[in-house]
This record gives sequence, C-alpha cells and structure tokens, in this order.
Amino acid sequence: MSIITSRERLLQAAVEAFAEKGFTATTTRDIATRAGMSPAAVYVHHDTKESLLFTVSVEGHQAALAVIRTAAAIEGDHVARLRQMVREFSTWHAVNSRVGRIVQYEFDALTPEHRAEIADYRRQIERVMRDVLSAGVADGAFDVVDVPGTARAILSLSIDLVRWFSPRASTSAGDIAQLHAELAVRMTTPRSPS
Amino acid sequence: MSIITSRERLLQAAVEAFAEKGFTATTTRDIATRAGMSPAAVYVHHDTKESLLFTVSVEGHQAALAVIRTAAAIEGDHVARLRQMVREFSTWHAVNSRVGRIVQYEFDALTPEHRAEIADYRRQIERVMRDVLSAGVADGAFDVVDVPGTARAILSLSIDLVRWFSPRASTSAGDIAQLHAELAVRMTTPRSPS
DNA sequence: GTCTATACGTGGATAGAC
DNA sequence: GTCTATCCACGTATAGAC
Repeated sequence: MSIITSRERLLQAAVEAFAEKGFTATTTRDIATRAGMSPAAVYVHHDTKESLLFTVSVEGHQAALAVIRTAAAIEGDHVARLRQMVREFSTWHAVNSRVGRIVQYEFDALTPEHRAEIADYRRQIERVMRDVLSAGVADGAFDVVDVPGTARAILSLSIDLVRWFSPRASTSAGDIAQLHAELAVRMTTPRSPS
Repeated sequence: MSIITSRERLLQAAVEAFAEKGFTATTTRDIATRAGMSPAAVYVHHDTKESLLFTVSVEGHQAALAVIRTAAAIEGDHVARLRQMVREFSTWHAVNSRVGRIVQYEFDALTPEHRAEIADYRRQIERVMRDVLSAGVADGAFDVVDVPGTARAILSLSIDLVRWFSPRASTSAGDIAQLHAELAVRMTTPRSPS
C-alpha cells in the first residue's frame, strides 16, 4: 500500500540516529547505513546534515500544532477544551518522545533562518493555549492572573515529558496525560473564597 | 581573595563552551583557549572531555539538591514549605539555566557509571518533593492522589525553565518562580466540594 | 604543570562512473 | 538516483621538552 520512498527512509533513519547519539555526534554515514544507502546518496535528498534536522523539526512541530489545534476545536466548555488539549498534547509528546527530544534539544543546531521558522511554530502553539485561557477568563470559567505565564507552564508539563518519559516505565502515556490534564484544570479554575 | 585555580577556570570554560555549542560540538581546543591554556594542559586536570561534563553535572546537581533541601527545611506548614521549595528551585534553574541545560540535555553523553551517579542525585531531588507532598496529604494540607506523578510534574515546571528561560526576556526569574510556586499550591491544595 | 608538535582516526561533503 | 573512491579539514589525545 504505502510506498516508502527514499526520502522517508532517510528521515526515519535520521530520527533514529539523532535520538540515539544527538545531532552532532551522528554521522552522515550512520544515517546512510540505517537508510540502506551509500553516504553519497544522502546528498541527493539533502544538501547538508542540518537540512535533515530541519525537516524533522518542521514535521514534528506541524504534527504537535495540529494536535493541539484539533483538541482546541472540540465542542464543550472551556474547561473541557483545556482538558482535551493537555491530554492530547501530553500524549503526543509521550508517544513521540524521540522526535520531541530531537526538535527541542537540537534547536540550536539549526541555521538562524531555520531557527526563526521553528520559533514561529512554537509561538503558534503558545497562542492556541493562551487564547483558550483568555476566553475562559472572559466568561469566568478560569481564574488566571498571568495568562502567558500560565499557558507556558501548562505546555511545560507536556513538553518536559520528552526529557524523562520512557515507554518501558511503569506509568503509561495515557495516565500521565490524564494527570497533566487534571493539574492544568486545577491551575486555572477558580477556587472557592476561603 | 578567592584565588581562581586552573581547575576552576577550566570548569567555567567548559560550561561556557558546552552551553554555546553542546557537549559533542565543543572541542577540547575551545575549552583550553577559553581557559587560557594549551590543549595539552587540559589533560593534566581531566583525562577526558567527558570527565569535564561529569564534574559540571555533579556540581550542578549538588547545588540544586542543596537548594531544595534547604527550602524544605524551613519552619512553617506544608503549604509554606512547598511554596518555598518551588520558588527556590525555579529561581535556581533560571539563574543557572546554562548549567541546568548542560546537565539536563547532555545526560546521555556521560559514561554508564557516571550516568548512574547523576541519576541518583535526581532520585534524591524527587524524594524531597515526594516527602513533602506525602506529609501534607497525611495531615490534610494537600489533596494529592498521585504523589510521585504530581511531584514530578511540579519539578518539571522548574526544570523546563532551562529550555526557554532567557535573562534578557521581559519576565524576571523571581516573577516566574513566584508563579510556579502559586501554580504548585493550586495543584496540591484541597478544593472545596462543588 | 605548562608548553609545542604531532600522531591517528574520523567526518562532511564532492567527483565521476553507471 | 545510486554507487565507489576520495579530498581535506578537524578533533581527541599523547610525546617529550622545559
């Protein structure tokens, strides 16, 4: 059915290698071998090693952005929306922790132009979260003093997953995502006056 | 007063270089130049480049552990204790974001033996947080179902600072730390029945 | 403990045939 | 579009003098 092109094999190989050794320590020879081709063949598809990293970063950020946007678009009140966003965003980072780790930690290895493009994806992700918090503050669903700061903190929970999550650990991605969703709701919903 | 030894100059140079280029991309020549010595002189103090990273990691983790332990030892109730711990731990990670970034992101570049030692520091840090949450649950100050998960999530807020904090950004370390402390309290303290 | 000089392996990228 | 062969720069670590 799905024909795996050389381009896709190359990207998968790059993800594997970058995740195992880091961007700098990965050799183009290693990527080539994993993709089942010669070192020279890599350069037919990508001018530089950095170009491979950039492609992985773009696709990773596009996927994460799509996930949080889809979650933000569900029917229901703002609390349900937030819960869904955090659950889905955390799940994505747990399931794709390898890609997530690469794109987060190798950001500085990109060229300035590519860095700027990726930074823009990140701003878009933050905007989705801020918009939901602001909307909820407006109608009283949320009590949040510092919307940008709280948005960033909530996203931190999900993103930091890539640093420590292991598919072989005892806690499942789903359980962690559920916990994060509940913590995000606690962070944002009004508390009774004491 | 304080005499800066070659050893300390070397460590400072290593931190600078690792922070700028990452561990793998940093050359021993670069470290040597920054420390004002020849490439060969580095090897008088450290057998390998990895040994420099390990030393930075040990000192960084010891400092962070001391900060959270000191905060956990203050007088007051569990809520005040948690607030202090998060505030101090976040402040440390903001102020020392360069070192924090190195020790968090270059963990895999350590030898297996060194990795195990650093992992032990991390377990100690998590234990401090879990112990405070457990004590607060026991006397009703906290309402936390998943103590290990929530402890980890709270620490995530602080640690993820090293990924995005910039001393040149508009929000100060103190403001962020204060926000994190309030969010941690919201995550853990009981909510009125609705 | 610091230097200069260097051995030796490795890596990104290219040349040119098929 | 893929190969083999290779260029050439670079990086870790060491040798040996002072």
